[in-house]
Amino acid sequence: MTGETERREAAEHLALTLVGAGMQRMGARALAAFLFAEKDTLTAGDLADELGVSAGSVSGAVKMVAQMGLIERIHVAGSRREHFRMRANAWTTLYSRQHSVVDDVLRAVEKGVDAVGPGRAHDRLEYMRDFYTFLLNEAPMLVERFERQRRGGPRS
Amino acid sequence: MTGETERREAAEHLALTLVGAGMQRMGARALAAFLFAEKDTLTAGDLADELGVSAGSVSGAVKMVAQMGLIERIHVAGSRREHFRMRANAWTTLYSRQHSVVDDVLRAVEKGVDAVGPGRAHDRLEYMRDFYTFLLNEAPMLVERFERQRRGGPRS
DNA sequence: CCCTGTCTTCAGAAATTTCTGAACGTTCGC
DNA sequence: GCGAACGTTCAGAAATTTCTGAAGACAGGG
Repeated sequence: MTGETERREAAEHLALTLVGAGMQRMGARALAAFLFAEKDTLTAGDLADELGVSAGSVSGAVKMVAQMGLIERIHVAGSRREHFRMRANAWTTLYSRQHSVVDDVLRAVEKGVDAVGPGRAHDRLEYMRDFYTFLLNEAPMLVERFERQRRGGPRS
Repeated sequence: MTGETERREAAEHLALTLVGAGMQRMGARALAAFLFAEKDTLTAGDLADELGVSAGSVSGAVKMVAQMGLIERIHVAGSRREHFRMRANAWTTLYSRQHSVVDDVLRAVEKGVDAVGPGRAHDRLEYMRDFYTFLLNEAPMLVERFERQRRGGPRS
């Protein structure tokens, strides 16, 4: 149940799904490559081989994914190659990141609340503001709860 | 503090932010138009005027936003025009919808867990699966909590 | 029934995003 | 230092998304 082909298909499928969730295509493919790799670290060359793309594309993808905090650069002394490793907290980071987008929306909404006088629009905007404020408060607690729960009782 | 220009600017800015959050441009602009409108319902013509775009664009945008469950069609008897109204629970709906994307990701991950044998990749995939499973379970509770809290004590 | 106003669809234009390949830097081994 | 291996950047090509305008469908009034 571990044909190389099947593994790659699963990786590509996950990458495509992440694209559907809003990630850039190449970044998603790179991330999936890390996720599905048996090795702990990959070089840019490994990625180019695995994904079948140019060095330039790999460079761009890695830059983005690293900037998102999902992978980290590992400088190996005495090697010209630069290694990358997926960070342990990549998924919670990704989730938090989505909530920085929520924060942007919230700011825009607050601007809207200030811009309109009393009326229906004002009420709608306040409701939206309250919901997004709520989300923004709760999200970190969610993540924390997951981590505690996982440490505490990783049964099943 | 309610110049018409200022109102439109705020609406456009919010629309742009929603685009940054992954929404289609025209859909976001339409949604913002509803949010900022003083009227309770808008017709396609109203939207075309407000946004300065063609009827075709409005049709496409409205179709998408309606399909997302954010607005609803109101058929007015004895009128050729079709009215639309923003649904009260639009924001919680939008949030839940984002979590259907999470569900897609989860499925893809599970496929991955099945596709790889024991090893690092398998461990990583399991971790990811657990986190997304957790999120998917918690999200509905979050929304429910917000709604209860708002009903219960809408102070401040 | 036809006419008119309204909405939808769709082919193609325009804009935007994404990828590549080649030129340029950088760093290590010698 | 020099040469070779890697990595990065960037202009342009390719692919994708988005918008428009025109043609057609549909409903109601006359």
